[in-house]
Amino acid sequence: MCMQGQGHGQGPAGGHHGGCGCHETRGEVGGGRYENLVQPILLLLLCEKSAHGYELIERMSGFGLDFPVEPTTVYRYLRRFEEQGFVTSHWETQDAGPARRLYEITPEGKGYFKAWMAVLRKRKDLLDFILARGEDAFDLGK
Amino acid sequence: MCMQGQGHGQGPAGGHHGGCGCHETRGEVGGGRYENLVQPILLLLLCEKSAHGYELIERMSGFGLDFPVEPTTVYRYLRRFEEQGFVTSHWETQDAGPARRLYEITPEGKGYFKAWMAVLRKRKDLLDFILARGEDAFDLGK
DNA sequence: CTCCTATATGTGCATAATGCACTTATCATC
DNA sequence: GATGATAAGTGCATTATGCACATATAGGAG
Repeated sequence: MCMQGQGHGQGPAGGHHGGCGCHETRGEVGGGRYENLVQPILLLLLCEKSAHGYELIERMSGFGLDFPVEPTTVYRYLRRFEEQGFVTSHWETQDAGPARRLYEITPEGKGYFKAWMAVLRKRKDLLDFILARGEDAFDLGK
Repeated sequence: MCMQGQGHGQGPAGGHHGGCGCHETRGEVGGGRYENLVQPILLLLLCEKSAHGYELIERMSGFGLDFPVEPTTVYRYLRRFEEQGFVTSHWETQDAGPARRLYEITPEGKGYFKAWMAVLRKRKDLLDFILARGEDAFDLGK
């Protein structure tokens, strides 16, 4: 099941704005992107279990994300992680199908993921703060 | 007008990761950026109260953000918002000091902010999911 | 055998968000 | 008249990511 073209829900995103000289990616509020979340997601998946790129893409697709996972981005980060020593890889050819590169996370990679978790916690706190304040703004004003 | 040109804490951000051929912005995990949060924050602040750019920068600085607010980014978005009809502006010259552009949010701008809030809620849910799963990964494995 | 599809991995270019270095201008004060 | 805070901007660089394509293997349909 190729995830390539499945229409990522989205649609015109309910409340669209007025006369718009849109700058957002593909005209969606929020830009319709992972906001620098691909890295930590990949590290998480690799912490859970060693895997090759294609499998990671499939596992990511099950995350309940509302836009498709770009294979390009995944393969790109895997190679970068290897350069940085966060993963190691070796080719697997025994099984049927084209050769695949099996990635395993290293202790450094786990440390890096831990650092990412701290960042994500902060980011979540900021989001909570904005969301709470945003709801206040709508209760009062409007 | 409040000012306190407080120097946003910052520091060199201690924790650095292993042997690294860093690609992250300024070498920080997470990239040390707002992850597309500048727009909703500005909209929120403008929902709360009309203001000029410089004041918005100061108000943003009080958000507990761990990296400084770029004036460039703020002014840029304000102008873009105006192009898109999310805010209106007019010059204020009566007060002392250089002329300032007073921005007010429009109904379209409020609708846009509402759409952003929905995006942020999803983003927060995803973060919660990743964080929970990440903690599991560390409980079990490691 | 040939074409189609799924599995796998990749390259190259484009765009959007943002950082960073500088510039301009007003006014108050030393 | 230099300095510093207030205000608003320009121009270029970097980073993350999207998107269009390119390649290769293997199994099945015809």
